[in-house]
Amino acid sequence: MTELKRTKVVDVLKRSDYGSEVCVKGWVRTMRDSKNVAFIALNDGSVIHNVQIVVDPLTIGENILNRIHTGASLSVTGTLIESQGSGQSVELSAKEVIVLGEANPDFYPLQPKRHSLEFLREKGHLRMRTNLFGAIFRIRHAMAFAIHEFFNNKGFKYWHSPIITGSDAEGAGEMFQVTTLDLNNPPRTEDGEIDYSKDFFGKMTNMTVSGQLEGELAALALGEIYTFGPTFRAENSNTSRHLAEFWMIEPEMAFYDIHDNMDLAEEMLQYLVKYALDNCKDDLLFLEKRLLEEEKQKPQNERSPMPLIEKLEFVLNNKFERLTYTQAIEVLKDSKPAKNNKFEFPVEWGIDLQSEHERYLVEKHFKKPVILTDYPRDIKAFYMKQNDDGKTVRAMDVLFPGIGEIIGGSQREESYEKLKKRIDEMGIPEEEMWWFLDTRKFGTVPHSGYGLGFERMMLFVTGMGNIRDVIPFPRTPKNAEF
RNA sequence: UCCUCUUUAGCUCAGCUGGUUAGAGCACCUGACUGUUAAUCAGGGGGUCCUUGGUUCAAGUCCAAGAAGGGGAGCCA
Repeated sequence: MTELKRTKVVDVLKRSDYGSEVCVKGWVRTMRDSKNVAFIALNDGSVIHNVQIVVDPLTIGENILNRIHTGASLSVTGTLIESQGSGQSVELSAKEVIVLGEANPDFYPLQPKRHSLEFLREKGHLRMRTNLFGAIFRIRHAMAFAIHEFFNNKGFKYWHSPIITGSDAEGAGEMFQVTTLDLNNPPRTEDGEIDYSKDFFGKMTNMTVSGQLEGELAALALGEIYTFGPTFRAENSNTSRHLAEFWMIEPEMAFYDIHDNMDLAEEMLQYLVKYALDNCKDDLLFLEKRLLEEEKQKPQNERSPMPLIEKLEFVLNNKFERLTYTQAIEVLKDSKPAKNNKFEFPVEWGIDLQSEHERYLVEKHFKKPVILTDYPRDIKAFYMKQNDDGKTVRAMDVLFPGIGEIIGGSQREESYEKLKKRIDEMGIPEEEMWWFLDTRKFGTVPHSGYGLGFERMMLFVTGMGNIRDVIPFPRTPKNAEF
C-alpha cells in the first residue's frame, strides 16, 4: 500500500472533496466511545480546531482503541466525509489508525478539562499541547514575524547587538555575570580581589540588559536599525509583568526626533495589533471566549471594560493620547483620587510616576494608550536628550491599559559635551563608555530609539494576565525549570 | 525585597466554633448506550490533609517556624 502524504488539520478542515482519502497525524484531545461508534478529536497544532475522527470499533479493533487516550499520538487514514453531527462540517471516517505513541492515562497530566495556569506552568514541557497555549504560541510566532515584516517594509536593518557585554554601564538593572573562572577557587590579585584578567574575556563580563548602546552605533551608520533578541535582568522581581529573561525589540533611528520616534512607536503597535486581527482570528476568538468565561466569576468592577477583540480594534482605531510629564502631573493633581487622598503616593512634580498614577491616566482618565514625554532629568537615564529648560529630558513612555509601560524610549543626547557631563555627574566610568562617546565626537546627528517589551505586547494582544504564560519557558527568581 | 492570600485524591475544590471510618465534580478502571462535541447513566479503585515543632484527652481544623505557589507593591520592558 502506497503511503498517503500527511495533510495538516488546518488544511483538512477547509476541504469539501468528500470521498477523498486523507491521512492526518496528531495528538488526541478527547475520545468518546459507545458500542457502535467512537469519536476522536485530533489536533496537530496547525490550528486551534480539531479534526473529528469517526471510528467503527469493528473496523479498527478493540486492541487499537484501548491504547488511545487523551495525549496519545496517532496516524489516521480515512475518507473525508460530510459530518452528520453539528459541531463541524467535515470529519474523517477512519480506515486505518496507527498508534504512534501512547499516553498512559495514569501518568499523563493533561485532562480534557480546564486546568489552572499555575498547574500548567509546572507542566511547562506539555502545556503547549493545550488549546490555550497552542493559541498563545501561534500568536507569539505571528507577532515576531509581523515585527520583522513591519521594520523590513520600512527599510530598517535587523541588527544583532551582543548578548555578552563587557560594560556594566548599560544602566537598566542588575546583571547576570558570565564567567569561566572556578568559583570555588578563583584567581586573585595581590590585593585579594578576584583577578578578572584571568577570566575568559580577560575582564568581567555580563549578560546584556539592553542592546541599545550598540544599536545606536549601528543607527549612526546604517540609518535605521532594530534589534530583536533576548535580554537578561537579574532583578529580584516577582510580578506578573517581569521576567529575568525576556525578548525586546529596540529600534534606533538616525535623524529622528522625539516626535518621529512617537509616530514610529504608535504605527508599529497598531501594525502588530492589526496583524493579529487579520491573521490570528480563530486563536483570538478562543482567547476572548475564555476570558469572558473567566471574568464571569469576578465582581463587575474587576472585569475588562471590553472584550478582547473589541479592545484590539479600539487601539487600532484611536490615536494615542500624547502629553508631557508636566501636563500629566497637572491632570493627576486635579483628579478625584488625588483630591480624596486616594493615591498611596502623593503627586508632585519630580516624582517617578507610580503604577497607580499610570493606571489612572490610562484606564480612568484618557481610557486609551497614552504617550508621556519630557520627564524630569533626574529620574531618567544618562543618554536621553536634555531639554533647554535644564530640568527635563526628551524621554517617552508608552503606557497601555492593564500593562503599564510597554515602551520606554527617548531622543538621544547627541551633544558630546552634554553627554560627557551627564556621564561624569552620574559617576559612570568613562573608560567603559569611550566608544559610545566617540559617536558624538565623530559625525554626531540627532537620533532616537525605544525598547518594546515583546512579552508585554503579548500580554496585551492575548489578554493574558501573567507574563509567565506568554513565553515558552519563563525564567524568574528561583525558577529555571525546563 | 515588602504586604497579603493559598497549600486536603491525578486535576479543581468543600470540610463551620478542634470530636468516631476525610468528601464532591472531573479524570482513571468496569459495564450500559446507533452520532458524540469537556457525551450521558450505573458501579469501582484512589489520600504522608505541604514540612517540622508546639498547644490539647483529641489537630485537616488552633499556634510558631520553614518551603512552594498566587495576587499587589518596588525596580523596569
